[in-house]
Order: sequence, then C-alpha cells, then structure tokens
Amino acid sequence: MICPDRSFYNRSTDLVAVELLGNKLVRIISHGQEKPKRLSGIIVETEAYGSNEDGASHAFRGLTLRNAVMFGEVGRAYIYFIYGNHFCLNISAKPLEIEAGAILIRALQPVEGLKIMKIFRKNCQELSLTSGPGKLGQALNIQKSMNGKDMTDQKSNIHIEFGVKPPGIMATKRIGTSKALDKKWRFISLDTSEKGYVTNRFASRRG
DNA sequence: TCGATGATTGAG
DNA sequence: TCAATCATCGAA
Repeated sequence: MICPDRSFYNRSTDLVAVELLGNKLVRIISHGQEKPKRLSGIIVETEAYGSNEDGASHAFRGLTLRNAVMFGEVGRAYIYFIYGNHFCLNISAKPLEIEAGAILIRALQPVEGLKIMKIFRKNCQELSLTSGPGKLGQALNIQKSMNGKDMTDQKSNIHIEFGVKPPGIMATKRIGTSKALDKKWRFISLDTSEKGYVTNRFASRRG
C-alpha cells in the first residue's frame, strides 16, 4: 500500500491540508487476545495551521510542551486535549524554512469498523460518528499517549493510507476560532459534504 | 501558584 | 443558545 511519504508533509500546510482529503485515516485497535480490529475513514475535512505568522495556531507564541510536535519532524501525530473533553488529531507538516505547522483532521467518512466506532461513540447515528474533530477522536479511541506517533508508518496503530483525490474541494475560513479570519484554510470534500459527513453546524455561515 | 481560556460537543 | 470540564500557558 502506497501512502503519503515524509516529503509529502514537507510542504506548505495549506497545500498538505488540501491533498490529505481523500486519503484514509487508519486506526488499529488491539484488545487482549483477539485479533486486532481495523477502524478507518476517508478524510473529508481538514484545517491548516501555521507558525508565528498565524494568529490562530497553537504555535503562534512559540514552542511549548504541548505544541512541540508541530516544531519537530513532519508526518507525526499532534494530539491535544481541548475543552476538558476532547482529543483532536493533527499531523505535523511544514516547509523546511517554516518553524512549525500542522493539519487538523476535522472529519471522516467512516469506512471500516463502524460497529466498534459506534461503541466508542455510544451508539450514535452514522453521520454523527466522525463529523467533527472531537467526534473522530472518540470514535477512533485516540489517546494523548499517541502524541508524536509516526503517521507514515504503515505498521503503526494509527497511520495514513493512500486514497483517491476527491472530485471537488471547497476552502472556507477555519472553525472555532476568531483569529486570523483572513486565512481560508479549512478544506472540505464537496461530495461527502453534501451527504453530511463534514461538520455542518456552521454550514449556514459560509466564509 | 493562579486565573483565563479554548482548533468542541450535546442538550435545550 | 448554553453549560460542561480540565490541561495548558502566561502572568503574577
């Protein structure tokens, strides 16, 4: 299975965010003696975050303990805890000359392991399984201990597999922040958006 | 230390 | 529209 390699992530974060759409996020769940279970989904919504030029980025004020992955090797999982409830998954990415950056994975179209995702998500409807960064964190049982994992490693229990570029993509302003509103760095795959797989709470407020 | 806050969500 | 909920970070 081909996948985006390390150099894929060594480019501008907004370009990487666009090109992650259509690829597959895979999570392997190991439980005792049972054989490992595959959970996966097509990436249908992403957001790019930059360095000290991007007021909305966690890296805006420089290196801290939390955002260290954004400053390190590209292609690694940056996982943070937010609002006392949710784990969100990013992949570190940046051109060589930029200090830090990451792509937030905001939504998936679930493909494999829906039954297990529904258990983690307390039996919600399919369209609500992974249609938000906190939701997919819960559906895939993403833990803080996975921070820094190599997303290009096909044997890892969380990684990216190569997929098909979606036919249509739209860029909007990023959600959940009031900063750097000039940057249209949220990207969604249009066909899956119409089916309701992306965050739609803000659908009426285009940007 | 300490207080403010947040790349969200589910319920009302 | 609103509260839940707590790790993180900058200021004191």
